[in-house]
Amino acid sequence: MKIDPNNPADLSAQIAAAIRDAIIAGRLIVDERLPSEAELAENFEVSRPTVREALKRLAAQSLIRTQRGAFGGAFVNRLSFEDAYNQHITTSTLLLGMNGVSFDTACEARFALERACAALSAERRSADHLATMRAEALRQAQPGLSDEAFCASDVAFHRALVDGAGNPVMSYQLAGAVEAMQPLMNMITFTARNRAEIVRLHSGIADAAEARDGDAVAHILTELEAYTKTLAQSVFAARAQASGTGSTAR
Amino acid sequence: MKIDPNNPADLSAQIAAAIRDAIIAGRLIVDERLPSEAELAENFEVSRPTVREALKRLAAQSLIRTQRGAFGGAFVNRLSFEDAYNQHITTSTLLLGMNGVSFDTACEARFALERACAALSAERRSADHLATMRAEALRQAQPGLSDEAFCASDVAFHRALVDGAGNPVMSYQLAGAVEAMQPLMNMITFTARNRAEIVRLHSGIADAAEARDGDAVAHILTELEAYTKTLAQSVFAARAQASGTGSTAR
DNA sequence: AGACAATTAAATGTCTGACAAATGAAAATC
DNA sequence: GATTTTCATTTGTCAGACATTTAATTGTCT
Repeated sequence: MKIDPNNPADLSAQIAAAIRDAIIAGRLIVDERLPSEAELAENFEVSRPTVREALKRLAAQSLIRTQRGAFGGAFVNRLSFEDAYNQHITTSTLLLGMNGVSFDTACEARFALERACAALSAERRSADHLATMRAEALRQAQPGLSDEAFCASDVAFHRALVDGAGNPVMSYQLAGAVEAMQPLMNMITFTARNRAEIVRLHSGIADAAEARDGDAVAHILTELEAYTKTLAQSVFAARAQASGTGSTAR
Repeated sequence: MKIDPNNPADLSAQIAAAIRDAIIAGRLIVDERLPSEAELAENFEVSRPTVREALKRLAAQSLIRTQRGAFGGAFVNRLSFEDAYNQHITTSTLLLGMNGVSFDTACEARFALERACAALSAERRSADHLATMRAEALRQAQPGLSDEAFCASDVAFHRALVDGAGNPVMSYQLAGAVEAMQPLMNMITFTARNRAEIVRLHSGIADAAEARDGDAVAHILTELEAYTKTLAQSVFAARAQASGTGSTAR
């Protein structure tokens, strides 16, 4: 494993890339211990701070974990679903927030992907998933709920639906689509009337899931998508009228 | 922006988290320059190497970019779709590779999500997307093609299909599902007979896309999913028989 | 012999100080 | 006015040192 000292890129970036490639290619396996920082420094012919910067880069991607003390060191990390979820959500949220993605585009993607889970979830959902959906729909109907709490409950509801498909890979992929919508959803102020309609649709989804009717779930999701878009449009229109310039939703 | 020196976590991790939160919350906006490393070190009351480790963590997630020289420094990075793609693919690939995800589970998720694009892609695909699909199907029919090249072309075909939906958010989400399958697909040796069937299905998808028939696209994707699973099953069965122990596919 | 406490070696975490290299602005020169 | 030179600023890298953590080892007592 060598690096090119004449490469204009940072040495620490090159070292991180070399180790990352080794992990992806399977040359370094899970829980395997990397050489100590001092040894790595010697092998790559760089100083220890440079090696440390490289290791921190890998740690930021959850590719390695470090342990202090004797027999400690850097170990190849088994990327857990939870770590992957969190990374995916962070990346998705920033991607939507920084690139002027329109509400409609994000919304379309999110519901299209969620409909992909509908049939599987209706077929396989456990009593537990159904109970969670019911509980969240109930919570959403309570009057005192803040907008943030309403949105959080919305996410929990849809997450239960997605998890009902019993496919962790799908849950992982959907996490980014569903959770990254939350900042956009939080921009909407929900009236009691809005909430009632959403709760109605959520209850419909729960009913369909209880009846194991995937088509019905998908159909109501389409309704929910349309309603969400309408809602957002009216909110943004009102906001644009209030302040002549500078709409934040493109 | 403060950190807790008594926290058992690394100082560099805390500093990175503090800056990351500021970016996500919008307190630091795109292209804004962070204070210099020396200033950050003073503000957080740590040494410069510690600050540097924190910045490298953020750079690894493409949250910042650094520039050397006068008026250089660390700048909040606009997370591009391309950067997000690549991160997502890396994470997805490792997640599948390290967690003993079964071929069937990954396959199911991938095709379910891809079917979610079918209707939109059939409706909106440009002539360009269609041409790419045709070209890749044609390439896949050529005899001399290696298994790796065949798989790469397969990815290109499906990518064109997904991109046809004209929703960059969806393309981003699907990138992880489609591309992360490649290492698993590469484990399969494709016979001429296998390839012919896949090319037939791909051509069918292109035909349906040309006719703007989303249902047909979705239907053929389901066929392709079933065929892929059958294929994988027979390959793994043969492998298990060849060597009594240690199947790599769970 | 077994349980508990002290020692110790190995490793990461952090700091200090320094120099190299890049870079754009400002000053000097033509 | 255009070009070159100078220069201050900032990141990239290095060397060496010390602090802290941790688990294996050793020592001690019952």
